[in-house]
Amino acid sequence: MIETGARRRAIDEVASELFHANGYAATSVRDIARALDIQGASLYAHVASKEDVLWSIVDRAATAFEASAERAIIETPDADPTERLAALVEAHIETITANPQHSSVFVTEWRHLSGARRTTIAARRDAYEARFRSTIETGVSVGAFHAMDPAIASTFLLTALNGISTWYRPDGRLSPDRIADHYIELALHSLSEDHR
Amino acid sequence: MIETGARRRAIDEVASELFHANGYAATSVRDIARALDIQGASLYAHVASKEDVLWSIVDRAATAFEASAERAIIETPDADPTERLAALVEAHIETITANPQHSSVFVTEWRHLSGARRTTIAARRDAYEARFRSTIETGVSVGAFHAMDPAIASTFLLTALNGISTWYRPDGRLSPDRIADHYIELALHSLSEDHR
DNA sequence: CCTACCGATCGGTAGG
DNA sequence: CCTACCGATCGGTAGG
Repeated sequence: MIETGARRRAIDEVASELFHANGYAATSVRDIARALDIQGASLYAHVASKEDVLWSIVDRAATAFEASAERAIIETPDADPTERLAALVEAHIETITANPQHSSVFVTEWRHLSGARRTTIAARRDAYEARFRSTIETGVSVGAFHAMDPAIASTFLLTALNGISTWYRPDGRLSPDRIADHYIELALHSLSEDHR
Repeated sequence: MIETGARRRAIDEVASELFHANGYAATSVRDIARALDIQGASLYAHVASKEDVLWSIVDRAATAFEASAERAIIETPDADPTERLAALVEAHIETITANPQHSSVFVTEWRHLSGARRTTIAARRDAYEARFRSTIETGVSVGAFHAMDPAIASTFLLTALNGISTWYRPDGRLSPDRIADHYIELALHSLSEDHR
């Protein structure tokens, strides 16, 4: 049974901020507790372990990425590869900017998970990347994108996109929409056979 | 006085492998010592602190990136923006693949430095990125690259390039040269006004 | 480079 | 959610 009370959610919020700022390993259980104005040991009334906190953040972020990619695909049912890729890039950036802390923890701290959790997340990341890769493959085969290695191209693209979670600030120069505009243009240019 | 003996270099080598694999904060001084078959306390015959080990790795990696970019620029004295950017991308990828452990520690663990060291590295990273950014700016102004935000474009590009340090394996499918070929093509396509 | 040791802090438990 | 506490481990020092 996963606790879902307000306090449990607050733990994820402050923990994701601390993990984002300093990393999972450099954040102690007492750091999290202090941010909530409770004792370190009191945290264990809500969670079974420090790793459980990481897991709930990573699992939730993974679900957010999956759901928004799913939505993007459903909402563009007969899109060509160019439109489909633009929709995936836009969805990815929306997810990141909607919650950069959760996203950056998902992107950079999941390796601190152990055992089955780590394996599961690795598989879900692969499946997520496969959506980008197969869209690129299709685009290459129909001549919308130039000849390239789709695995390399999707890695190139996704690492650039994920980088946003590390530098994005809500009070920064560019709004999420403007960032998405620029990144979609760069992404499509990088792949397209012959633009305009 | 910085010690530069063989043992000191061996410390950096095993430490960069461990920091690369598990992160700085999750690596203990005794982990490093164990990999060298010595006692934890014996490490302090060679280094003054754990952070000094991180610093020497990060400082050396930063110098390697700076030197290879410098070399790329000197070797292409009258390059146009497209050629200059290709040279910078190639140099960056060469530096990463020549030593992915050092590079990934530089890219992902520098935030664990404290005080002046952290400030210095942040400034050196900014100066390094400025080379990419100003090359892009020039390219836009002479019409070689399409209209874009050069700051966003250089961030897009450098995060994609730095990502290589996290996934590259010497025994992987693609050689450093092939990776560089693909990335240069993707990078130039993403920026160019009108290719071929 | 070793043994012996330091105080501080770690994640976590017991019992209320 | 608290107090009190656990063994393990942390980075680091002293003295050889």
